[in-house]
Amino acid sequence: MKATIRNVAKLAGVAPSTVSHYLNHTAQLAPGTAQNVERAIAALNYRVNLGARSLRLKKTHSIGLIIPNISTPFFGELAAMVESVLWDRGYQMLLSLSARDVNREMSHLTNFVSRQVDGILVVYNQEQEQRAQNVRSLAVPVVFLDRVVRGAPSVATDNYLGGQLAAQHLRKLGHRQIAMLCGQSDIQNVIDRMAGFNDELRRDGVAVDPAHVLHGAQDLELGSRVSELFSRPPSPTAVFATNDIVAIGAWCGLIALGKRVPQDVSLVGFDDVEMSRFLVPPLTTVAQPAAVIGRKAVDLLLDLIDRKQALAPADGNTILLEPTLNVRGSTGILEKGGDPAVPLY
Amino acid sequence: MKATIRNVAKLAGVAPSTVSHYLNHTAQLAPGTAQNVERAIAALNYRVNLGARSLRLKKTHSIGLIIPNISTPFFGELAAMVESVLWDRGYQMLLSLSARDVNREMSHLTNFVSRQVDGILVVYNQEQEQRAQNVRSLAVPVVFLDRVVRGAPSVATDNYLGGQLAAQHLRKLGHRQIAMLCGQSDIQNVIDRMAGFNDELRRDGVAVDPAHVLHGAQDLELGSRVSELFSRPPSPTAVFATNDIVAIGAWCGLIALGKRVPQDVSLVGFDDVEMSRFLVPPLTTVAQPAAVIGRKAVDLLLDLIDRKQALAPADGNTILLEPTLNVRGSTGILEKGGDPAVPLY
DNA sequence: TCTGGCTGTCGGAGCGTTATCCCCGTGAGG
DNA sequence: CCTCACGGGGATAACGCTCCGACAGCCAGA
Repeated sequence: MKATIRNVAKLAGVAPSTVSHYLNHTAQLAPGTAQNVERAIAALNYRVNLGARSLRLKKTHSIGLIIPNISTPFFGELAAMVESVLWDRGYQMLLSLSARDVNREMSHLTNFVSRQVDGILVVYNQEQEQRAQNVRSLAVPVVFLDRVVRGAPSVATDNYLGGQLAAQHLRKLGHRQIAMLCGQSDIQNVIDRMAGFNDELRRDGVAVDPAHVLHGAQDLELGSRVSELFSRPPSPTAVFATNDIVAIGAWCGLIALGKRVPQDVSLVGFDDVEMSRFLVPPLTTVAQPAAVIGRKAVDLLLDLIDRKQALAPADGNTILLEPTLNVRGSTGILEKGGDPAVPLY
Repeated sequence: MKATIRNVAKLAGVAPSTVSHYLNHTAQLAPGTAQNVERAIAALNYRVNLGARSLRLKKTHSIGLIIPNISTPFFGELAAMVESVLWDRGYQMLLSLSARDVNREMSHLTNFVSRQVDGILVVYNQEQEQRAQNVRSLAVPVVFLDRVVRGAPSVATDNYLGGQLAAQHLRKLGHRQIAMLCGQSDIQNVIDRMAGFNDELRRDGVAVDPAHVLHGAQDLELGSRVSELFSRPPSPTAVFATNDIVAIGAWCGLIALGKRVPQDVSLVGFDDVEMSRFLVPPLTTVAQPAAVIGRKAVDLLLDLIDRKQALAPADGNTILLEPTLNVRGSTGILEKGGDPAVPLY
């Protein structure tokens, strides 16, 4: 006998609606009746069919998450927190990876809509202009992660501020010859980090030599190219990587070059992935609160869902979280070759 | 007007079943009719409700994946491959994290069943005895990942062989004082790696000094405790870590101690995470083919689903994949202090 | 004793699909 | 001119669940 609510009812000698009431605590049953229902449920090993329930209730208790990939620690941490918070609040996470492919992303989006998810969280790659537009036509609440989208709910790090923090720190240590390793510098986030960094340096009259700027993917390989920076003088005394993975790659590259960190070269990363703390010396890095972003985004999304005000683009819907600078051992006071006029910190 | 198949039909002046036929290519429509339907679909921005379809078809085209966490690179890679293959074959991945908590795991399992997933992939933490039993009662095809479960379909690495490979390599290089860093040594996988390693050494008459064995979690912290191994002689000349993260931690720890890799100490890891290649020197490690595991597991599961032979515990259902040893720079020939009687490789 | 409200339970409609069966019209073949 | 096959399209019954309204039976208060 198949485990449906109707069969449970039959076995317990009651109506299906009574079983439903029992399951949902939506009515008080007489003790005897309740026992019969319990027994029938156990006998059939019955579990409610959430698909059918969803169809009736127009609510699936599922949320779609789209991220570019899962191996970048930042996204991994984000996804983990999203899953955890969703589960605590009774939702299932559907995970899809976009691989930074806009078409794939769009397919996932419409697929989610077809699956009747209650809401969508997305780290979007679409061009700025089209974002809000495309998504509004989905008629499902959407919250953007790790991206700022005007007129749409989004939760992100203040990357510009993060860049500023890194710059302030290096300047205070007396560095003037500073290099940048820019991973994925076509992405707005990275652009903001670079802008914050450059603007802050410029405020002190320091400019980054264009020859000291390397572009590439957000991977260890870009970092290992740090050697190129030392091929001809003046060599940089500090390196800012827009991403911890790149910074770790740079760290490996510097060691391979025989450079000491931080005596010869100071190194600052961005993200604060777990491994940063375990380098020797540990990496100074701008901490991006992935877990907080995940938590806040879920809170915001579930809020929108509950209040059905999903598509109202209230300005308060954009949450910008402040990164913090975690100063560790990879940065130090400039020892020699620095401008003597600059007071050391 | 709400975007349902009925409304589309009304707008196109046909019956709902005709629209259904159109959508599923299950019947040929007259060109004019087809156009009308197309137009109506576009006008209403209609997308089929997969929930309703699933209810009718008893097939959700969704698969549940349960892994302990997402930040361990191995699991991340696994999940990424699973998502990718599933998506290619028209399935959606539901991801849940167990945090190695058996209860949480069981909840996720029953939740998946309630959601009518077509199949489940799980990296299981349940005790060996209960595994097959518990899961069989779910009445849904289940494939175990990264674990060998007797009498149930599973896809895993041959961890014992992996341990052997590491041992063979170190022996050939002449090492006799060998330490082990055992992350999460209560897990069968790790037990197998240690067993393979020890057995292979013993075959050559070498035994690991119990004082040279450290246990802990699978994290960088355990690795950094490598310093404890050098507190009193004899010091090990080689270290085997049952996991790359631990190995990387050990690498950091060794550098902090002033030990050179591989001149003073050789180091072997397990997993071959991306970062291994970027250490200086790069890490010799046993590669566990996470991507292959993911792909094979999905293939196996979808196969079971299609053939409805899900619960037949055919022995051929266990797939054991061979790991490979990637020899890189972190291991070298024993230079001094080794047993001179041993021919160097 | 009658009324009215409360408690426990039931029947049925409907959520949005699709599969099955049926029907109508057309054109070819006898 | 009749038959029959076939192609295009419709009506209907589920799929498993929940909500709504209804209806007995019961007890308290008048």
